[in-house]
Amino acid sequence: MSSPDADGPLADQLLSLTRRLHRSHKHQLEERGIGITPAQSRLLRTLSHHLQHHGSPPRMADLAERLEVVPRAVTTLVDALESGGKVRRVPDPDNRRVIRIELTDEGRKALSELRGARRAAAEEILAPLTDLERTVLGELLDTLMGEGGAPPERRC
Amino acid sequence: MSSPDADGPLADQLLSLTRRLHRSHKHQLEERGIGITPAQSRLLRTLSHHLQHHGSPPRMADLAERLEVVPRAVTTLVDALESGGKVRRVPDPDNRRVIRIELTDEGRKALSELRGARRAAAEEILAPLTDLERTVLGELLDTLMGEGGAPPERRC
DNA sequence: GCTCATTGTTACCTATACTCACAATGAATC
DNA sequence: GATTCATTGTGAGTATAGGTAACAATGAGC
Repeated sequence: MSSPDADGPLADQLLSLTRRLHRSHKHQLEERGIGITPAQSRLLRTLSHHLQHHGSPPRMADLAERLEVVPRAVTTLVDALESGGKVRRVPDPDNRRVIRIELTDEGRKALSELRGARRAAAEEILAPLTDLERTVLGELLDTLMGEGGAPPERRC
Repeated sequence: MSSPDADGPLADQLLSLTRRLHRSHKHQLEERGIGITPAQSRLLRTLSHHLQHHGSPPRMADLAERLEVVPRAVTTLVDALESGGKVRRVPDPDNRRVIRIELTDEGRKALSELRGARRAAAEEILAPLTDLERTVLGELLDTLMGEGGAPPERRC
């Protein structure tokens, strides 16, 4: 809460940069014929991440929290992925309100193709940076994201 | 083109961070009763920036290039800003195809209110960083943005 | 049993940005 | 001067990503 006046421009650059990253990601996904959108890609990666850390498949609500979106937004994404066969909705036997999201074989295949697309997009955007600079950037982002941020509920 | 495999996660963090920034910016604009959206805010700042560097008001095409969007996207934004009285379309006497975008008094007022909102959003997001870290981050982003990136036209 | 919180979804709305087609204009060439 | 081609902005339509509000089904506490 002290830096002079550079925060605004800094924020602008962040937004512009991410706009490029998003566009590049989208084009990579299209060019490689992977039939999913960037947001679906993010959901798939989140899903995979969850499976690695907890053994069990996540609930819709878990995904929403992790993605920092409202649960309703997850429904749409899972709808699309499920109709593409990448993911499967499985009712939870212990609590009939919850739905667990499982990764299908096709989903696993998509994930590996998708990683290439994401890396290519990242590489395209980060090209100007050396390894050291990338490391530094990574640490700064860790610091920024670590705080837990503000999940959907606002304090006002 | 060398770092091991950290580019993907790094890109993810960038995207998540910017998502937060965008949300915060939007809420700030709403809470302060400024009647514009983030994209309109960006256009206004771009407009102001252009005026400071070239004396004359920019053409639609100038704004599109600067914002890295297709010209059609600018039309929608200017429509909204013009209907809100923040901006004025003025035909160029030298070339009757072009339209110059001028800032109105109301637009100038919006700009100053808007800067507060943007700074607050940036501050909220960047809070975990020290001044030094912000400087470093700023330099890294300068490097990344400097390259000129890939304006809309793709090379494929 | 009755009330209340949780969970996901249906229905709808907004913001942003894209493509395609087009009309108006300017520039260049014959 | 007429023809052809490039530039400039916009109408029409689409897609993606997200949000709110209302609701039905379920679980939990009293």
